Amino acid sequence: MDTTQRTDQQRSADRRRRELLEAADRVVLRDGPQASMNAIAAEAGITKPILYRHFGDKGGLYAALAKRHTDALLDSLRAALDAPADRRERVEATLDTYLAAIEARPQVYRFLMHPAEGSQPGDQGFDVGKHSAPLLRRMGEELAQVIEERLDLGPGGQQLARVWGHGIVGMMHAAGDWWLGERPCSRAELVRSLADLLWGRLAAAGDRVGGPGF
Amino acid sequence: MDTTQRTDQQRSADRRRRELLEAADRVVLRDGPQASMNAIAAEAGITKPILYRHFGDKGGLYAALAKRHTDALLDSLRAALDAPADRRERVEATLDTYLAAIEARPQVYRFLMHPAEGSQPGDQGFDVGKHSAPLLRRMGEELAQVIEERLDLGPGGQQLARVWGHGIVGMMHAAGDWWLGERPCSRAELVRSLADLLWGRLAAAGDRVGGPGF
DNA sequence: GACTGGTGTTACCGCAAGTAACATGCACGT
DNA sequence: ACGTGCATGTTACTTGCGGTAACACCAGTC
Repeated sequence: MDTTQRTDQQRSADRRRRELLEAADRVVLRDGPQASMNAIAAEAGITKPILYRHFGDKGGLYAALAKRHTDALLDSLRAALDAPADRRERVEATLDTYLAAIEARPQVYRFLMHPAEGSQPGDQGFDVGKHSAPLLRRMGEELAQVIEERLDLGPGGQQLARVWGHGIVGMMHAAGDWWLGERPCSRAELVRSLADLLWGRLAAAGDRVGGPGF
Repeated sequence: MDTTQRTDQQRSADRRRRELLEAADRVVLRDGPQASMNAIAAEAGITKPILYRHFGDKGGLYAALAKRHTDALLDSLRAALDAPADRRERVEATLDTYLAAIEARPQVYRFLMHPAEGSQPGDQGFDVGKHSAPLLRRMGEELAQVIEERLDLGPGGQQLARVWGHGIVGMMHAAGDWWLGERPCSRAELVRSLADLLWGRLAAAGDRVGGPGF
């Protein structure tokens, strides 16, 4: 009855939506995570209510915007994870891919790492947990899956893989965040140091003379 | 001339300040990180401007409040880190201390993990980097110091220790955050899994049959 | 008794999220 | 041609929060 018509409408709506997202992207890239809805609307050449019609609320826009970048980043990470090389090289390539991404577009990265800060006024029940950005969670889950698929971890391996997935992602994130702020070394050195950590150098290191050891 | 007087005033001011912080603490514990200045003032039985006189702005209150809890947590962590046991046990004790803390008071923990979200209106230059909560940074720095003091890491050891400090803290944080939300296992299991990761089991694990390995 | 300094108040500003109500253009069925 | 839907767009508003100005009270001091 109206399939073609609705398809037309939906297509135009989708196009509009993508345009709005690109405008939002530009603003976020310029203003960081505190980009206001007004600013985004202005950048898109329209006014606020249209944004709200398309995305519901700021969280919706955030989610849509985040999904784009998160998907893109995850694709890059998957590529690094699937490269034909030995395990250590793949780990280093994955770390380097992530760090290169946050280095290239720190504003976007900063935006992604913030959850929906101001919850709704009526939000009485606070969700305990779930403080992390969705990006971190998704990366953790994906990495966990890769680990579990490819490594033989014995009994309880699935759970171990999930812990490791989230743990490694958190390590990568925190180290990258700190590195981005202080730039204490080159990216390659950072990658090497983190891989060394994952490779057990912490456990293998000798005690310092006179000290009790760590 | 006015030393005693000023001391008196300062003492009373400090007492007020502590009372206000305790009130703020209660509100944060109840409402989470989005506790409003109004709510805190109401809980303290006063009105907003007094809070602003004592703490400058919301960031100041946040910082003061965060410092209390951060100091307390860091004390616990130092104690675990200094326990008379071997390295592995100390690492596990430290992880467990942190996880127990966030498990016991998730609201406070959530509050601590959020940086000053809404920057000032006039804040044009966004600080790239420095997205992490001060708590994470401080834990990372302290752990780095402990590692560097106690472990013999050879040349470049100081930098390596800093990377590891922040990396390990990030691992702990992200895994803890995820665990707090999903509760997929007991705290002890989580601690063991993370320690295993740090102990190089990722590098040592065998490839899965038929797979390319990780 | 006037002066000072800290504590407290009410009433306001500015800004951003989110909403209502109204206007406009375009495809349809009759 | 013409009203009917419907998406798109607007202006103008409400609400709530961070932050501030201006005024009131109440010690102790010269």
